[in-house]
Amino acid sequence: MAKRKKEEQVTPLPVATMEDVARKAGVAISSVSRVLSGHPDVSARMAKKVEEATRLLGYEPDILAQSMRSGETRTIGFIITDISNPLFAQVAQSCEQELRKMGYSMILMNSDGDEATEAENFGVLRRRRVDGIIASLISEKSPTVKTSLQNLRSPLVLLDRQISGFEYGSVTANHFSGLRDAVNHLINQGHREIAFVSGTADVLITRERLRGYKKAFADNGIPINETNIRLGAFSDEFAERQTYLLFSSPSVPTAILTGGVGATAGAIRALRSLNLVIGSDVSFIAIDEWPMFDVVLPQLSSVYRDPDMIGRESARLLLEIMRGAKPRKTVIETHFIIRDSSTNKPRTKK
Amino acid sequence: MAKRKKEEQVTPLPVATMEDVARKAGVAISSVSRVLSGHPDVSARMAKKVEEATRLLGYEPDILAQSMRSGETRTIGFIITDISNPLFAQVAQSCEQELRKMGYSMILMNSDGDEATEAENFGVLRRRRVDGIIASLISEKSPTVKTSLQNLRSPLVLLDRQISGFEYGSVTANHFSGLRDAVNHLINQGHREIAFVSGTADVLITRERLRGYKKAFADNGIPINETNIRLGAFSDEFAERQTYLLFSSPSVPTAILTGGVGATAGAIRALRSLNLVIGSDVSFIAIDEWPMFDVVLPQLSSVYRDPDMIGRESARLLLEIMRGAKPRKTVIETHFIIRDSSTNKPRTKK
DNA sequence: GGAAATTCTGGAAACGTTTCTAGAAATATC
DNA sequence: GATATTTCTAGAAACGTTTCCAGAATTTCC
Repeated sequence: MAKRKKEEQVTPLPVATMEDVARKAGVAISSVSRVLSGHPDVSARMAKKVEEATRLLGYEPDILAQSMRSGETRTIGFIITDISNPLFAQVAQSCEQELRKMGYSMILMNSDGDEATEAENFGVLRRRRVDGIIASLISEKSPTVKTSLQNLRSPLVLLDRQISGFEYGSVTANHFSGLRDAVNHLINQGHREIAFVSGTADVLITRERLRGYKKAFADNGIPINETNIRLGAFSDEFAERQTYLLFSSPSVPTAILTGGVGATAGAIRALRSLNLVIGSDVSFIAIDEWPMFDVVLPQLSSVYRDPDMIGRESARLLLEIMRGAKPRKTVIETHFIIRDSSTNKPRTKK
Repeated sequence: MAKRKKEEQVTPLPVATMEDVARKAGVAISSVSRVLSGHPDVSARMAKKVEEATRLLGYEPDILAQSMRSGETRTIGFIITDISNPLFAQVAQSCEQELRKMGYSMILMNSDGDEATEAENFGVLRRRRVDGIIASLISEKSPTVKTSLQNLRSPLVLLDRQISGFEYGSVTANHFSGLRDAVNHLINQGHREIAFVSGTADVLITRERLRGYKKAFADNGIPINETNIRLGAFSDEFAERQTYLLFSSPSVPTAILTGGVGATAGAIRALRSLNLVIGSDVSFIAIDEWPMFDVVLPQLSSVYRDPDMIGRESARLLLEIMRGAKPRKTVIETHFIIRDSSTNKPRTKK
């Protein structure tokens, strides 16, 4: 530490610019540009001179200057409520991977569940002139979101949202069929009082889940007990509270569906605190899985959607629109997967 | 759908530039710039004219052009093996939040565990002239990483890594003390054969864990059975395989420590497949938690580190260095937390 | 071997800012 | 009211590219 040598500390080379290359090669800047961008009007001799100088100086083009001139930043904005939600982390991962393959970089922005922050994020991306945006909006009803989308200056892909008056591509999971199948399964097992705890109805995904839930009841000619439906927030706190209330009330449901990662965790906690055993006292179906989902016991039945596919598709769709294609709506299938948590018959009230 | 009106489709306003504002206000471009950037040499009359024009045209500064001129992009690169690792997702979330507060945007790049990709990511960030980089390197030994760091052009903060010959800030969790405490606890419970499954020793975090592991044995004067140590990869596959091998061998360990989220999941799977019950057949301590960690039963003892603090600290440290401070090494404390999975006495071989 | 066609190259403008310099306008001084 | 001082404003250069245009160099043709 005391004797650290000077040479050990590497100083970065001074940055070479196109002008330096031109000077070194003894040619004009424009010629350098033509060689490097693969323009056809270039002689072999010129190409060699420029490549030599480029190599010697370790020249690298400045993406900023390129963007400035071309108007393309090769940057995509990714707006999300909270990347620490493991499902969205997976979506972001495969999305970034796909974008990177195509030469784009991803700017990640969390909205932290705050509408003002979300609006500000849209603003920053606009001022940064990103080439496109992929977003999971907090709410479709928010007054700020309309303004944000109105002032947008680049193509947009929405995840699991629907909002009228704007042009956008969308990637949506088919939660309708997933929920319908899941509830059908529960009804067939003999369940009638089926709790459904999920996030706000201000977003498409919740409404679709609800629609699936209701469809299954209707198909079976069974009336719905509306008190079993608890829609409000995607947080684990909300789900824990609502589950607790539901299962400590006189008319205890015999099964529960939880919408989203947080809801699932919250519900599990509430049931444990009530000493209700999943898979025997209560049937349980989780909507959405997360990495290491299988380490939870009993193995939870689920309505599954492939996060990698969602990420990949949203990237591809956005690039497609950026190239001039008409925005379209992609639907990702969901799959109801039966595991141990929902194979029990309904248990009568204790 | 057939009758969608034209007016419903909002067309974005044509982008106003500073020149437009200047023209509208009847002043020079430089005056506009001075007003907007809060330069003191501005008369009240001028300020009013410019602000009026700005408002009328809905002018917003172009961050690209600002960066071009100032040399600052207000962009930070975040390089990580894989954001779908829930722990890193949390780190990224709080890091982004902190950077955003200070007016910076975060470019997220996954290396996908591939050294060539990692090098390319560094290259992209360099060409994008990011103001700083936060990175979790795949390996300290990789030949490509030296080149990447050598060619760096901006301050760097490394997460849980140590590499000589370069200037960088670092945020490191004190895994040494965490592991030492955990192993001490196991030894006090009577364990002697303690498996340790974790990622490659090519990174500081693994070496520190190992050091803590060995220290506890040394402090207790107990020899180490080296076959219990399985270091190789952070993947769940690696951990599952190694755990399986360890616990199906003649000399079965009585406890296991798993380094990282993937390792924990893999080990749980292997133990289940061998019908070994965690918390009775085998004591279990997980290193690192993930969101919803508590829904796993039995509740797992853990060596915990606060991912939010790691993210926040790395952002702050980087900004500090960018402002000219000398790079320093921050250490985040870890906490050994006792839960149900490690309170049993060692069970003799069946 | 000279004119016409073709191929290649250099200069300059442009992208949208910030900042430097010089000079104009306003105010103060006598 | 003319000069000295201060305050404010306009113009231009610069950041690092790409691309248009014109002209130079080369080749083709008779």
